[in-house]
Amino acid sequence: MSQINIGDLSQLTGVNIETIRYYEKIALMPPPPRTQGGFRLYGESHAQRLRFIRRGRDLGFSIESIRALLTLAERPDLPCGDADQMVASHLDEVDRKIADLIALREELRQLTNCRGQVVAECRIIASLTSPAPPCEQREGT
Amino acid sequence: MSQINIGDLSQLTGVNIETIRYYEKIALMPPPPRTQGGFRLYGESHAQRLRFIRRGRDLGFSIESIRALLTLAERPDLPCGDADQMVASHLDEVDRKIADLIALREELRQLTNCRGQVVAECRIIASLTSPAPPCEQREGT
DNA sequence: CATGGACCCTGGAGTCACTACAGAGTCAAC
DNA sequence: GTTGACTCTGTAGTGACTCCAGGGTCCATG
Repeated sequence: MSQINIGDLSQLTGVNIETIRYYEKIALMPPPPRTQGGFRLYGESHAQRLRFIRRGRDLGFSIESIRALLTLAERPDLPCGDADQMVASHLDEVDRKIADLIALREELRQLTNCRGQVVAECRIIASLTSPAPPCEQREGT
Repeated sequence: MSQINIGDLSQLTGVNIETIRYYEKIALMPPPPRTQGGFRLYGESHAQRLRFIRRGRDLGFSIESIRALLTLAERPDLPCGDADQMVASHLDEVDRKIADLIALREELRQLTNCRGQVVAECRIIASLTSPAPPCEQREGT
């Protein structure tokens, strides 16, 4: 049944060996059978599960979300509203992060091309010292 | 000279008390003088430095970057190319993160409104099981 | 059959930037 | 002097890994 060891599984799935062992430790992956010498032996079902986890992580889901999704995936008879909900709320979070980062980018852009020569007249340092209005006025405190 | 204790400094700067003590532990903030009973006493310079740190963190700089920026800020005679460089490379990083998140958002959007009724026909679960092409074809591996 | 080298094992510590907690002490108002 | 809000130290926990030391296993060669 094409048993492979942890190194091959790592290659196959793109998940670090240490990470695979970590997933086993936190019971996200089931403990596989072992050789007499104690080497882990994985089969196709392990590879599938690990790819599921990997894909979930790539999509930015937390370990606990993935745990929940895995539980769902194992019960094909259940309604999938839960999964839908999780994706929706994760999407909201991603939306928020993007908005935050775009605002941040604007602030950083206004700091680039500091035209001072030395720190004393440096816009960056000044702006860190107090969150100065960059070009147009902002409302005062 | 308006010495304040850690709670007031926290209020003034919006930095958590525990975080202020943490910054002292990692030598990002200097150890302040104390009362006879051992309470920390802060002055205006501490508040300024802490605001600098806070602002840097808000802008997404790492502690170590802030440490470097603080060192720079203390040497007003030095050229500020270093600060410029740090902002530029941080900006690159933020750009990359935004691009990543936008790609992620697209993937998540295609998962929402799963039209299956149960997990067995759920698009979300299917897509986690294999990174299926959503609508148009993708290049195969 | 011995050996060498690639692979694997465990347990623990380190990462980043905090946050939470226990158990004790201090300060200021009443 | 008593109350209660505040502060102190030191330690451990968070998430999701990553790295390491010190040892053991596997198997293709000679």
